[in-house]
Amino acid sequence: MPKNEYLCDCNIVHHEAVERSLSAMPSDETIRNLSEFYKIMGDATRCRIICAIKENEMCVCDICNVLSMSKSSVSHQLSKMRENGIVKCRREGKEVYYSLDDAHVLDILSTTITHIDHKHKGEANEN
Amino acid sequence: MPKNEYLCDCNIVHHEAVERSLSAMPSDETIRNLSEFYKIMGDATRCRIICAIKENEMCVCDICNVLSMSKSSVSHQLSKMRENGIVKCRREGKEVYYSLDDAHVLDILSTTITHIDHKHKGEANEN
DNA sequence: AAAACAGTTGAACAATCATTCAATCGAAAG
DNA sequence: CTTTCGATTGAATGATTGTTCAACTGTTTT
Repeated sequence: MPKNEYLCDCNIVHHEAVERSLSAMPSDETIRNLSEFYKIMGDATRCRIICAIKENEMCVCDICNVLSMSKSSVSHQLSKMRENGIVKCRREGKEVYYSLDDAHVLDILSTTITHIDHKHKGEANEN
Repeated sequence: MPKNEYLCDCNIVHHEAVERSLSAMPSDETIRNLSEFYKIMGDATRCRIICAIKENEMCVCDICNVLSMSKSSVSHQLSKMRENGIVKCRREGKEVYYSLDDAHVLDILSTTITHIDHKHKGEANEN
């Protein structure tokens, strides 16, 4: 009998826990979409862009001035977020206006901010 | 690298929009905590670990077997998540059991999975 | 004591990534 | 048509990061 039926460098300690965890594990596609979404959100510049346009659409130059960053850098990040369905854009003359692609993004953002603030506020009084 | 006093490399197009956006922008600390949280979540291995232990605590060897990964790699990621207050651990004999540090992590995760699934529903094959 | 086991850690390597620079595109104005 | 301005894009670069390897700590067992 092999060390165990899975591929790793150690023995299974609790078979039941492993089986239960495996059967509850989301699909590879869900994990991929999930981590990809968080990865895009996991950058201060992109978070600031999202916060900048979360209420009203903005053109690229205005976003640059809000963040004090170059057009090129902001445009690269906007492009990445657009590819991942986080923002959408609309051209009007020479300007391109960006806004959140989906209300869900703002929903997740707000939820996270609430929890983050709560967590860091509570740290001072715990332990 | 030039440390800048300039705002950005382009003109403000809409002063009103820029001012409104600036006044609604979260603090640097909030942005930092926010992007840091998403950055930690933004990795497939760490998402899988979180999903593995989200219901019940697990020891490192069991997590390795669920993910089919080495102890070293899993331990490195667990360490990083522990530093960022996403998981906590408890030693019992030779084994160390990991679980989510806070219920809010699971809350955000569930919300995001719901939105992700909803967003990707209907998109058949994209490879 | 020594061996065995669960887990951690630091260095090294490859891969990924954000920003800069320069060139380019698209639309409007001269 | 040419210029100007907002915006995009590709290459280059420096920084960050995930995994592997090897050595290590702490605990239990023999």
